[in-house]
Amino acid sequence: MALEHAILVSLAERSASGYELARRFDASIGNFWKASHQQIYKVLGRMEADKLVESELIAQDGRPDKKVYALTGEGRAELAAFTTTPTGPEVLRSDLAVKLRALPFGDRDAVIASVRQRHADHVAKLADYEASRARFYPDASAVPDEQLGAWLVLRGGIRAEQGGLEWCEEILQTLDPQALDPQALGERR
Amino acid sequence: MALEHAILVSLAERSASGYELARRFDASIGNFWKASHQQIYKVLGRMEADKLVESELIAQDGRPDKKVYALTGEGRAELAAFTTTPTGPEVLRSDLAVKLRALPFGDRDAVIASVRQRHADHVAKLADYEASRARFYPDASAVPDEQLGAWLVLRGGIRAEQGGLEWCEEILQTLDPQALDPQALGERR
DNA sequence: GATCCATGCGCAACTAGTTGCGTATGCATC
DNA sequence: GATGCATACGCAACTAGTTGCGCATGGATC
Repeated sequence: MALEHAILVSLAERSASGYELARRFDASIGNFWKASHQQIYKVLGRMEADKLVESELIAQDGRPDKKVYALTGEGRAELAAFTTTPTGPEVLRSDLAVKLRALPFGDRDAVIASVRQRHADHVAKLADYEASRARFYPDASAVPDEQLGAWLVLRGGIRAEQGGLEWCEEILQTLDPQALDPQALGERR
Repeated sequence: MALEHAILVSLAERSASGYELARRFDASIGNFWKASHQQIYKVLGRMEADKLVESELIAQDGRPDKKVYALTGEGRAELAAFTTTPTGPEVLRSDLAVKLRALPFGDRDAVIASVRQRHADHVAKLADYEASRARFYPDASAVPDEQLGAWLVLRGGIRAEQGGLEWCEEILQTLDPQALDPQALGERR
C-alpha cells in the first residue's frame, strides 16, 4: 500500500485534485513511483473512506468542477507513522535484464535496439533531472532543511539514470562496439 | 506478463520443477525479477495450458514427487518473439524515496535508520554479486559468447548496488554526518 | 463546423501479485 | 517423541494495478 503513502506525501506538500495528483505522478513524484489516474482515483476514494483525506468540491468556470483533496489529522499521523516502519529490500523488475538473459535464445539485433532505446531514455531523463536540479537547487551547499528530502531524492534519480546510462554503454560496447560511435548515437536518438 | 518471460528464460537455461524455479527466483534470476512460489505455480499452470511448457512427473525416493517443466517449441518461439518486442521504460518504485520525501512530515531518526539498513543491504548484496562474478567470470575479457547476456546482467546488478550504496552514503553524509564513521557502519551491519 | 486536445471524474472487467493456509514425507535436532 | 526444517505441490481470498471505456466542457486547430 505504498501508493497510499506516496499520495499522502504529495498531498502533504500541497493539496490537489485527483487529476493534479495524476499529473504529479507523471512528473516529480512519478520519478520514483508510477500510478495511473484510475489507480489514483480508486485509492483516493478508499483513503477518503478511511478518513486519511477529505475533499472539497471546487467549481471552476470554463472547466469542469474539481474535487480538491487535503490531508486530515489522521492522514498526517499515518504519514508520520509510515516513516517509522521498516523498509523492505528494493523490488526490482527489469524487462531489459530478462531480454539480455534471453540473448542466446532470441534476436541479438533486436535486443541491441532495445538497449539503444534505453540509452536514449536515460539521456533524456538525465537532462530533465539536471534541469530540475539547476532550477531548484542551484547551490548544493545551501539547500533549505525542509527541502533536503526532495533534493536527496532528485540526487538519487540522477545517480540511477547515470548508472543506467553507463550500463547501457557497457552493454553496447560488449555486444556492438561500433554502436558507440558518437555520431551513430546522436542520429538514433 | 513479463514473469512469464522470466520463467521461459529460466527454463530455457535448464528445465526445472516449480519449486526449483522458486529458488532460482530467490537467487540468480531473482536479482532482476522477484516472484513468490505461489505466483510461479499459478503462472506455470497457465503456461502449460497455453502449451508454452510441458511437464513430466518425476518420482523421487525420500522426497515428494516433482513436476519438471520444460519448454515446448512454442515456448521457445514465444521467448524469441519476446526479445524482439519494444521495451518500455523502467518502472521504478522506491519506498525509501517516498520516506525521504516524507522527511518534513515524519521521524527523521527513523528514516535515517531505514537508510542505514538499506546501506547494509547494498553491502551484503554487492558481496554476493562480487563472489558470483569472481567465481563464474574470473576473466572479463574471456566470457564465452553464450554467457554474455548473463554476465552483462550481473554487471548491471553490481552497478545498481554500487549506485545504491553511494546514494545511501550521500544521504547519510547529508542527514547524519557522524554516521559515516567507519566503526559505526561496521557495528551496525 | 469538425476534430482534436486539455481538463476533470469515474465505472467495469480484467490481470498480476500477495497472504495465509493445507497436505505430505523424511531427516535432523532437542 | 516432539519440534522444526527442507522438499514439493497447490487452493482460496484478498489487494494492487491495468486496460478500456464513458461522460462532460471549452478552447484551439484544420
